[in-house]
Amino acid sequence: MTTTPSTCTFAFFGSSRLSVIVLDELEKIGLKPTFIVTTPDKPQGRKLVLTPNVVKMWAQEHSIEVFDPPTIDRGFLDVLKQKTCDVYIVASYGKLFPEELLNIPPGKTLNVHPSLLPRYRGASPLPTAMLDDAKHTGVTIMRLTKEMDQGPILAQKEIVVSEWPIYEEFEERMAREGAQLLASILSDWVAGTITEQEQNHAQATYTKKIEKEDACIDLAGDPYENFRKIQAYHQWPQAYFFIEKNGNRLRVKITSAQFISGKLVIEKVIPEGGKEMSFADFKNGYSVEV
RNA sequence: CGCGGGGUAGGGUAACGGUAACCCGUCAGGCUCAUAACCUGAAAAUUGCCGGUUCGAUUCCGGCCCCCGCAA
Repeated sequence: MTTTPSTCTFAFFGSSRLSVIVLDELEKIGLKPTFIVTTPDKPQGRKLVLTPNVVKMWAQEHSIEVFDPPTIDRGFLDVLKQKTCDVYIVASYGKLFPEELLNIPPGKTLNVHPSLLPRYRGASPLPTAMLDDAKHTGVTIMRLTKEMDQGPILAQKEIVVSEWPIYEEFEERMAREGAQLLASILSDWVAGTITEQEQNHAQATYTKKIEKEDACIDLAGDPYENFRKIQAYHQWPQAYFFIEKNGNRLRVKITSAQFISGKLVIEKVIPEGGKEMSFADFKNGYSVEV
C-alpha cells in the first residue's frame, strides 16, 4: 500500500472530477504522469462560455503536458507512439478508446473503476450503487480491453459505506482509494509480477447513463429511497420535485437533506429562478404544503 | 446574439397606476408549571440604479448593474 514506484512512468487519461481526485492522490504518493490526455473544452455556463475541463486545468497548474484531441484518430495515435512511458492509466475519460491505443505502452492500459467488478460496469457505477443501497462496494484496478469494463482484474479493495454521503464525497473517497490501490501495485505490474484474473462475466451487472428525469422524486414516496436519490444525484442533475405557482409548474431542486429516524428531512432547496434557501424559508414564502 | 425567471422590511414571498400585504424571525406584554405552542402589540422597506410616460409608479417604457433556473 505504500509502494512508491518512482522508476515507473505513466500517462494519464481522464476528463472528470473523479479523474482530478485520482491525480491528486497519485501526486500525494509521489506519482506524476509524464503527460495527460483529456477531452476538449466544451461550451458551458449561462452564456455558453468555453470553460476548460478540470483535468486540463490540473495539468496546467502542475505544468504537465496535456493533449485534448476531439477524437482519438490515426493522427493522434501516431503522436502517442512518439511518447514513451511504461503504462497508460485511465480514470473516467468519458470516451471509448480504439483497441490499438490500449497496447501502445509495454505495460498496456490500466483502469481505475469505482466498483467491485464485474458488478456495476458502465457509465454510472457510483450513483447506481447509491440508488441500490449497495453499501458493500469497492474499487477495482483492471486492464482495459476492447469491451467496456470487461478486462481482467489486477487488484480490488472492498469498501463498506455506513451512511450515504452526498455523491461528491462518495466519489472522492472511492477515487482516493482507487488511486492508492493503483499506486500499490503499479510498479509490480510494470515489473511483470502481477497475475491478472479474468472477470466472472456471468455475475456482471451494468449501469446506465443518468437521465435528468431519473432525478424527479415523489415526496410522498419512500423516504429512504428519496434520500438516496438526493444524495446520488447531488452533483447532477439534482433531485427535484414540482409545485404549482400562479398556475405554473415550478421545479424545485433539493440540495441538502437528511434521513433521520425513518423520515426524510429536507434542509435546502433551489426553486426555479431563485437561489438556494432553507426549506423552512421556502415553505414560508411560497406558502406551499409539501 | 442559445432559452427562461428574478431583484420589495433580517430571511422567504405578495400586490400591480393612487406611497405597500403575508409567513418566519426580532423586540415588548399576556396566557401557561413550562414551551419551539397560543394571544396582543411594536420596531423594521426612500419597493437594485438611472432616465422616460403620468396629476401620481413598486406597478408601464428604455438603459445599466447584480442574482438565479434550463441547457451535459
